[in-house]
Amino acid sequence: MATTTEPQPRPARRGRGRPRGSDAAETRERILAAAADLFAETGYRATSMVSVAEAAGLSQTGLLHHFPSKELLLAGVLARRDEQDMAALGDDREPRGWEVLDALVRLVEHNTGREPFVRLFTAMAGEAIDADHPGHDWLRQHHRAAAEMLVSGLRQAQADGTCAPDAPVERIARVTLAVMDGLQIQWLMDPEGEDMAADFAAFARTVRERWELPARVDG
Amino acid sequence: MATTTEPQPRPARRGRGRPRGSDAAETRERILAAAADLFAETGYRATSMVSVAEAAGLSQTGLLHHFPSKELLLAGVLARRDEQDMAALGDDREPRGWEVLDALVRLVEHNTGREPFVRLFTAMAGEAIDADHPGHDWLRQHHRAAAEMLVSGLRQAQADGTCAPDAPVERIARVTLAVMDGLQIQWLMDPEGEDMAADFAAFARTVRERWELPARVDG
DNA sequence: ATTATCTATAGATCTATAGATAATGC
DNA sequence: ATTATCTATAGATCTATAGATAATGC
Repeated sequence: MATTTEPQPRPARRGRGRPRGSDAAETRERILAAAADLFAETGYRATSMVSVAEAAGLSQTGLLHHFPSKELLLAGVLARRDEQDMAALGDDREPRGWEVLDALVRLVEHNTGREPFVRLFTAMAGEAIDADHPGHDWLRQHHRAAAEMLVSGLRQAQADGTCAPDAPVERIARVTLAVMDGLQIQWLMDPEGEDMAADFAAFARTVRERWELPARVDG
Repeated sequence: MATTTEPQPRPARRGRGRPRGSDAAETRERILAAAADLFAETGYRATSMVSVAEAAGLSQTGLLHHFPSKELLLAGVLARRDEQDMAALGDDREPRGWEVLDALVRLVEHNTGREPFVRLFTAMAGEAIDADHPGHDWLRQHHRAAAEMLVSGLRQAQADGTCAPDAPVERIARVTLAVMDGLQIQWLMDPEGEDMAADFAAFARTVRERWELPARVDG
C-alpha cells in the first residue's frame, strides 16, 4: 500500500503560463518528496518521470524545468536524504567511544517511524550495486561514512580503555552495519511483524558484553 | 564489469525457420543463465526482453517462444536459482543442532565464488520488497525457509542440551540472516576488498561462544 | 503436425527538446 | 528579462501478437 504518494490532482487546471503564487522552492520540495517515495517503491530505473510529475502535481515538462534530467532528479533526492539523515543523527554525529553504538541504536529506533525513508535506502542498496548506476558512488560514500563513524568511535573506546585492545574494530563495524541493513530488509517485508529496533538493540548489547572493559577509576 | 554476459553473437545468421540441431532444453538453459545475470545486474524491471534475447543469442520473439512473458521468465530464473541453492546446501539441508550454523558458514564461503548468484539475490531483495513486484512472494518464501531452517536447528540444540534454554532462537535466526544479507551488499560493492566469509565465520563463532553449552557426557 | 525460429508491426511507453504563454521582479 | 508552467512532438525503447518458414518426429 503506497502510504505517501497518491497522484496529487494538480491544484485546479493550470493551463499554460506561470501560475499565480507559484513558489519554486516549494515545488522543488514537493517533487523531491514524491520522487523519493517512488524511487523507494519501484527503484530509480523503473520509475518514470511521468509518474513523478503526476505524483508532484505537474506535467512531465514542468518537472523537467526543475530537474533537467532524471539523473539530476536522483541526485537531488539522494542529497535530500543525506540532509534528513544528518538531522536524525543530530549531535550523535561525532563519535565518543561506545556512544557511537548507542547512537546507531537510536537511529534504528527512529527509522522504525519512517518506512519510506528506509525503503529508499534499501532500494538503492539493491540497484546501485551495479557500477553503472547513477547512485553507485553515493552508496559507496554512504557505506564508507557509516563504517568510519563506527570505527573511529570504537578506536576511541580502545584509547580510553573501555574497549578491549584486541577487539577487531573494523570487523565489528562491518558486521554491525550488515545487521542494520539486513534487518531493514526483513522489517520492510513485514513492518508489523518484525521488531527491528529490539533485534538491533539486542545485537548491540552482545557486542558490548563481548568487548567492553570496565572504565578505569583514576583521577 | 560484466563478467558473464557478453551479448553472444548469434551462432551464424539463423534466418527464418527452425535451425538444424536446435535443442529446446539447451536454449532454455542458455536463456535462463543470461536472464539471471542481467536481472542480477540491472534488476528485473529495468532489464529488457531484447537485452536478454541478445545475451542468449536469439531474437526477442525467439525468446518469447520459450518464455511467453517477462514475468514467466522471472519465475523460471528464480526457480532455477532455488535449485542451485538446494544443490549448494546439499546434505546441509536438514538441520542437526548447531550444524545449521556451520552449514550457513559453508554456504557463505561457497557464495564467495559465485558473485552473479549473490548479486541476483541482492537485486531481488532490493526491488521485490515492493508488494507489486512479481518476485515478492518468492522473496518472502526464501526468507521464511531460511529462518525456519535456522530456528529448527537451534531448537534441536536446545533439546539436546547444547544450546542455552533461554537463547532467543528466533532473534538469533533473524540477526544471523541479517548479517548474511548485509555482508553480501558490502562484499558486492567491493569483492576484492571485503572478506565476507571470514566476517560471517567470526560472527557465527561469537554466537556459539555466547549460547553454546558443553555437551552432556551421558550414556 | 509440431516445434523453433524469424520478420513485421501494433500500441504503449519513456526521456528530452522546442517553443508558447502568463506571472514576477527589476 | 526571467521564471514557471504548459502543449506538441521527436526519436527511442519496450512488450507482445500475427503470421511466415524450415526442421523434426510421428
